[in-house]
Amino acid sequence: MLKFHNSLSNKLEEFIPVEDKKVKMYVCGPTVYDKAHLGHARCYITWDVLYRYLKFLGYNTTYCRNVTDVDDKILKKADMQGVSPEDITKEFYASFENSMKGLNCLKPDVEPRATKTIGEMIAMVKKLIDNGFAYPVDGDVYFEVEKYKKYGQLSKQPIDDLMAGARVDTDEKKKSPLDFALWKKDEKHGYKSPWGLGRPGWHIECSAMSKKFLGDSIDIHAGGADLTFPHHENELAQSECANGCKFVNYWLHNGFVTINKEKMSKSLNNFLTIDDLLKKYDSNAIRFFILTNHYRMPVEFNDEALNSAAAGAKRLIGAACGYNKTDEVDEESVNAFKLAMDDDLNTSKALAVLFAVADKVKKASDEKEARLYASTLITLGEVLGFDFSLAKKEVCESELREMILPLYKTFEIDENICANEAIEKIISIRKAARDNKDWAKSDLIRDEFDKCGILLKDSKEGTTWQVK
RNA sequence: GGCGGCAUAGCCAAGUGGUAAGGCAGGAGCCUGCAAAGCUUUCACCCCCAGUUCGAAUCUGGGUGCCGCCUCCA
Repeated sequence: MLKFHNSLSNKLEEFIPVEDKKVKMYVCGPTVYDKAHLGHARCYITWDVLYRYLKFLGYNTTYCRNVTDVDDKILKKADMQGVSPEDITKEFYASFENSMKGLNCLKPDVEPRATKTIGEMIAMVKKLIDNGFAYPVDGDVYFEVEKYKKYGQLSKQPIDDLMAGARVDTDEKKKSPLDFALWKKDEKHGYKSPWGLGRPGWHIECSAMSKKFLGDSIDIHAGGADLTFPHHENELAQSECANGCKFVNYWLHNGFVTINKEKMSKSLNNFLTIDDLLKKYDSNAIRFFILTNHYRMPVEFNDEALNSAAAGAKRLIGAACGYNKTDEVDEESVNAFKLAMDDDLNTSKALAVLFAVADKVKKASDEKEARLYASTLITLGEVLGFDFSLAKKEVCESELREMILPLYKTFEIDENICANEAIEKIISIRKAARDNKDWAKSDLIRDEFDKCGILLKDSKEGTTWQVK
């Protein structure tokens, strides 16, 4: 039985979708004004795994992840650099997409852009005014928190406490300091609206995009724990007051990545970008690192942890090397995997199941059995988003040739011979040396390969090689 | 101040009442000319104190330490 920890009830709940076998999930996407970092990686890997798992279970899943491309930070950056907001969002959306691809995250079914959903946002704000939950002032429109008695239900913040703790707001236009902007006056970058030129508040963007692409009531709304308040609290208030029905059944929140025990974030300027990490580690290593922890727990980043994850991932993925995915899987392993994942996505336990399967591949009594377990390993590993093609680390001819170019000269190999053959040829030269017990020469050749990024593996059956 | 979370081996981490999954590193061994890779094997009584119980890492109370949210943030 699939269960999730619902932030709304703060309890583990059985997952029952609104429509049988159909799931609508929404994840708060990036504000595209800067490069994505490891914290984002954690969030999007976590929900990518949820998406993959729901599909694996046979749910017809619609995954919607927005792109926030109207925002103060974007405008500020654009103004500072003297370029248009579109220049900024175009650059960083491309960068984000690239990072997601690098992490082997599946593309969501829908990736709406805030700028393309302005009409729906205006309609929603209008509706909130009509329903008596919002009021316009001087080109702005605010949501009146007092009017919605359940406000604070998600973040578990009693309204009175919020009120008491609220900062003294210099904005005299608001009726209460807790009221938040649905629409902000903006004569420079604004859009036409019934209240004059302006732009939407951040919260209404998600409410409107979720409504437009998934409907008034959805199954899952997920995001980083820092979005719980005020973002999700406000979305919840707006959507329920505008639509008059339950907005989200399951609210899921992932924990943070910390570095030196502090939350990794742009404002603390202690972040590592996904791009930079991918230069040093492959996507499997990063995923393994993220997935060894339960998604709601904090993850402390350090190089040792990531190196250890890289070693683990390499061994796990490597166990399926040389095998393919088939339709046949070991049901017992699949059930153990499901048992782990059903329990609020216990990926740590799921990884232990994968290691057990990897072990069975090695200990299989015959080829057929090995194939079955390897196929199981790949099937389940892919549910966690591992990329098994990385096990072989295949490089194309031209790339390989480029790598071993120095060896052609050293060993006087004919330039017309392809890289694979050239390698085999050099290995046979080495074998001859080894047969003659010329260990110095043998070791020299091994070192030459090593310098070119090629690892030689000696065994009883002979010498094989692989790209490091 | 309000709200929420965490504390398990050298490191990462699962486990929420029945005697500690898994990964990394380390040790030992196999293999090897030597290595590397691979394989086999080994490695903890769970922050402290008190309580409940036949039995607690797991429940209750009290400490101590750490983190997050309450402002933009995944």
